[in-house]
Amino acid sequence: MPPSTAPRSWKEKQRQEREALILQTAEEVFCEKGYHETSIDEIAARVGIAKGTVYLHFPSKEDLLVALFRRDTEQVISEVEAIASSPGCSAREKLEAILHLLYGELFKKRTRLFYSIYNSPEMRVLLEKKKEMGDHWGQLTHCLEELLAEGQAAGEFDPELPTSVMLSLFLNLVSVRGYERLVGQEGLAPAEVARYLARIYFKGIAAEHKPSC
Amino acid sequence: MPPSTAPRSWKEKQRQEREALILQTAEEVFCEKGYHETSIDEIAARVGIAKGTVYLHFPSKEDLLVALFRRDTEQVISEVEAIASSPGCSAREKLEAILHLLYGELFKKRTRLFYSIYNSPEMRVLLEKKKEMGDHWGQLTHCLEELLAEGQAAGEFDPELPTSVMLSLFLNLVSVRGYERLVGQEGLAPAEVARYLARIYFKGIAAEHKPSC
Amino acid sequence: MPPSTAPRSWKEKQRQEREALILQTAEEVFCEKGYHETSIDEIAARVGIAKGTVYLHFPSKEDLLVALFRRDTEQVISEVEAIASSPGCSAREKLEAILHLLYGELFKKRTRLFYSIYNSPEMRVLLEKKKEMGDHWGQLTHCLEELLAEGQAAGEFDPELPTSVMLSLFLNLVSVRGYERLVGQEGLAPAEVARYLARIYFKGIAAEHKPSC
Amino acid sequence: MPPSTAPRSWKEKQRQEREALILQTAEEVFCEKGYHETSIDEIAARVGIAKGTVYLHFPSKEDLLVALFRRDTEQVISEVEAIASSPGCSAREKLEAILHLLYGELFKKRTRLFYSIYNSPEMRVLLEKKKEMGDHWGQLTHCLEELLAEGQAAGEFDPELPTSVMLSLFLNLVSVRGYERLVGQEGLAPAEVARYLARIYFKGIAAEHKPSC
DNA sequence: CATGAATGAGTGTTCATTCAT
DNA sequence: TATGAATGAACACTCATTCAT
Repeated sequence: MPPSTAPRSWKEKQRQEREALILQTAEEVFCEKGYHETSIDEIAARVGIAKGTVYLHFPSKEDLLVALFRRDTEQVISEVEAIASSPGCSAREKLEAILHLLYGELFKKRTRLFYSIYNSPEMRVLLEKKKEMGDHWGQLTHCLEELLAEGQAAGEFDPELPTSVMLSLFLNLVSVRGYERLVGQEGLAPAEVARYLARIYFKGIAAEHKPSC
Repeated sequence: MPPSTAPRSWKEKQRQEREALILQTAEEVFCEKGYHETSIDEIAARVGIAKGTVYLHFPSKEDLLVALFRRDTEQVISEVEAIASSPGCSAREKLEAILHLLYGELFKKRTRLFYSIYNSPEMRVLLEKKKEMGDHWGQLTHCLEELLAEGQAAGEFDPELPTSVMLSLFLNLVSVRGYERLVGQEGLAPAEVARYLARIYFKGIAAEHKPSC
Repeated sequence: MPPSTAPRSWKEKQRQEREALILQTAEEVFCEKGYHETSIDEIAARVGIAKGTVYLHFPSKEDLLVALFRRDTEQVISEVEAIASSPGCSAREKLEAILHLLYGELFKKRTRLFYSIYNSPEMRVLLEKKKEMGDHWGQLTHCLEELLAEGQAAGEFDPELPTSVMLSLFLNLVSVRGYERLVGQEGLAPAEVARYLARIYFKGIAAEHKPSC
Repeated sequence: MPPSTAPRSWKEKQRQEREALILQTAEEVFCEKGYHETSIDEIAARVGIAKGTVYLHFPSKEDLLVALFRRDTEQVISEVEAIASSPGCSAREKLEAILHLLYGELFKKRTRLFYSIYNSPEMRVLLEKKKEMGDHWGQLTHCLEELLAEGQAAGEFDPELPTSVMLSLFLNLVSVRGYERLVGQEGLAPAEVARYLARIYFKGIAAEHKPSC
């Protein structure tokens, strides 16, 4: 019975749970209404806490967004890197797995805001202040770029295509708009959509004359 | 000599020119700073008119955005429809022309905000209030969808791919993020990027054994 | 009938009157409640305008205080310098006139806040941000110091006393606390108090054995 | 061996020491930053206790200030009264001793805030709520006033001067502003300044033709 | 008793919108 | 019609105070 660690860890646990709850709620409201249309008051109200409590966890609304971005990016990056470093798979297989990851269950939950951020000039302004966010994102794109280059080197992908173009298009395979249209309105399954997109994309970037033949 | 129409039409012309100028300026500022970070004051100042004058043309900031959206959509739609109805071209050729249109010069000027709008939850909220905007956009997508279906029917495109998926990806070929990265940072020419994207896309959606062999 | 200058000057006049009114009111409330206990809301309410209107004239609460300080300091300085440069008077006569000025009618109106500012650590913090304010004050003290030195040189004042000590005490002859006690509570006339203070002060700093005798 | 009083008195001692420490610290911070710019958090942090603990000793921030005021006033009053009742000294000698007391070491530590309080409207508002404080101060001024009257009666001081004016000026000999300027910036020794001030003051209020004549 | 997380009223500031001139 | 001063609702953020642990 450690009298000092137990309470501390309990308090700490409480604290972290609350922080996660704030983040989760903030993400929901940000996604629903957008960053500027969301007030700290509303986030607090939805969590069921007082406004001031939010500020015990995040020093400003902006930092709340940054924390959210970090949480999601780290989550995604670690999963993506796990896939990227899995042995015995071709670059294409890895990228396809990543696409499914991004488009699949995860998407619904964590990447909506995340994608919106980079597409919106609203956010660019904010992001320029917080260099770290750009760095995180850079980590992800760097990882993808290497896979693409690897695939080109291995003769899987068309070597004439600039890697940056392939990367850009790969990132655009996933989009909030597309998701909502295809999954939300048309009723397609995320995995199905991902499969189609992969099919088009990888066929599109495939090397001209596959090895033999 | 209609003493009332002549001056009225001159006044009217002045009025329309001013309105166009406001729209143009608003678009620039919105693109630079985002909708919420832009104040009516700044738009008016850049145009060189008083804040109140903006309200003589647009009843609210929101309506200014809607008008902007309409202007751009109509512009794009008319150009796209012109291409779509040009005779003697295959669906692929038409779509490729449209892609170049979207990615080319036009993009820099008119479609930045426009694309951001649909990717950002910030804007979705605003736009849901104005049903008409969805209609405009629907007109465009419908037009593209028909071209894609036409291509499938003609055996140009893989008939197994859902048209909606092809459409979604086609729309995603163009993105602000991608444009900035490839054209702005990497220094590629817009037309070059568009060519690469078209190459990947159309190869990706091509029918399996085209000619018959 | 100048159609362009008249309206401008009228507007401008309105504006300046309003600004003066805000300053006046702010001074009253600051004096009554102190800087921190005063809200912009209250100032606006007392003036009878909306809160936002205050911000059309002063960019922040702090700047409102600075403007107030400037207004009063400039007023005082110009009057003090007028006295200091009046010909044919001894240093003592000039300083005595200044003392009467500070203690007299002016005091009631303009210098209350002003004196409080320098005595309060609350304000020191603010003042450090706005160097200009210190400069203004320095102008005043410099002027007084010269008069004191002049008096010493002329054999009017005890040359053994450090000028800085004489200056410091001269400034302390006037005090909010003293004013309130003597004039407010005891019912003495300001001019009478000033006369007594001058009598004590100038006798206290007088040169030991005046010339002859 | 009273098992309840002994630990209680020990606890009580602890408690009082802590209370004194809080007061001391509060005074320092109040002097540095001013009352409003100081947060309970900072005081607690400097003492090394939790914020809530401060509230076990003082029911509010305001009461903390009042307690501080009381502590300092009582301290000063007791010392001043000790001087005032010391036998065999003239009124002037006593007042001179008091002046040195106020200006000397003590000043640096205990009277800064104390003087600011009466000069600042910020504080007047607060202190008017606590009548007792005025009483304390009244005790001190009463004591000084008696010494001045005593000196007048003894023929030391000019009998034509209103005692209240002499009192007011005596209180103003000491000032935060003056102290900082003369001791802090000019580098004069506090005792030296006090000597100069005494010299001026007592010469200024001296009876016309003292001993002989 | 001591703690410090939680509270929520209060405040400075912004800015879309209105309207008298 | 064009103006821009005036408005006031909205919001981020602070901090004295409370209270469950």
